[in-house]
Amino acid sequence: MRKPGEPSSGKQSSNNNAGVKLRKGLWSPEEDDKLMNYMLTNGQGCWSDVARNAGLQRCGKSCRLRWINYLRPDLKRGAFSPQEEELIVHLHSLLGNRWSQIAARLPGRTDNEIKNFWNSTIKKRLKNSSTSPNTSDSSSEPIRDHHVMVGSLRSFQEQTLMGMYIDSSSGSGSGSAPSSIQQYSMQALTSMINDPLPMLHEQSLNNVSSTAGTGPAAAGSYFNPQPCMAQNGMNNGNSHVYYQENAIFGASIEGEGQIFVPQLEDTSIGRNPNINNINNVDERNNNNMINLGGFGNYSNWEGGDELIRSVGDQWDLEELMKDVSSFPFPDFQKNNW
DNA sequence: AAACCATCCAACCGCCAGGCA
DNA sequence: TTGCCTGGCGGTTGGATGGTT
Repeated sequence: MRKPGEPSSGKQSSNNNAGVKLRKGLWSPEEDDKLMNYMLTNGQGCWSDVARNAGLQRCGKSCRLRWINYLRPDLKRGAFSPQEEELIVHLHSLLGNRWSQIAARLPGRTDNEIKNFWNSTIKKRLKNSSTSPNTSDSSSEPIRDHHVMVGSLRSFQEQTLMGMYIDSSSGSGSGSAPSSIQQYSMQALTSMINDPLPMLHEQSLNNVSSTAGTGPAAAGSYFNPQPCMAQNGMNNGNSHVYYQENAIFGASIEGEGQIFVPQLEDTSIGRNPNINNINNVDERNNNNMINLGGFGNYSNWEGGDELIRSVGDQWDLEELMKDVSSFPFPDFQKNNW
């Protein structure tokens, strides 16, 4: 571990405007106290000002990082719970290495923490499992370790767009996959893109191991078959996606479910910690309820590639995914993980 | 007890985007 | 329009720590 005040490399940065040598390396308790006291008293301003006014010989960037990753009062300490772990795996399967987006949905956790956790624990697990026999072809073998399975799922575009089909006309679940992009309405796809994160519902979190059926217990934690949108969801009647859980989790459960999309934690830092404005809900996204289903065996669905190409031609999915930060995240803080 | 090894995780680095003059 | 500054993000580093030999 780096020693307090020592540079991590040969380079020693200097203050850009005062000519004062800036400290690097681990933070001392005294520095922590200064920063903590300043932030609690004044809240966040310009981080450069924070560093200066708090009497810290640190760059603003360093102060920001220290506050976010260590000093912030609402940080949760300790090991990740199995539920959190599942959530991370699931979100990573959707978002990739967008750690800040993932962290925004894990109250009290930082992107750095999640990133470290992923790189140490989960990645290792995935690696170990990928080298074992019978797991090389995820599309042909039932996957027993849902962590491995979810983590090895394809990108958001593939797993979400390829795996979904949308009945945009009736709002009821027909069962056949579309043959072309024409069967996807713009509205439905937009809803899906605006709201691509099926999330753990509190109830399903508490029932991870009690999922009825023959599939892995984790199946129920991601796709709770019970309606769970009542508290915040409104079916707009236009966007319905149906899922077949066995395609995702190796379970035999099949049905129509509703996806719960938690509200994002407001990760804006530096505001006065006494001010709680965490529950910023984007009303627009609350109006998008997607029934997930018919993920089906998308590896055999020839329309999938066409869909991806078509969507890619029309919309910049990466651009749209930037809006992930506005996803709703209701009652998430109530979960006492 | 000592050496070695693997893992963890705090912190840094570089890049990028947005705001502003 | 351009350049600078700042905040934010993801990738990476390397010292500390704990386990094993």
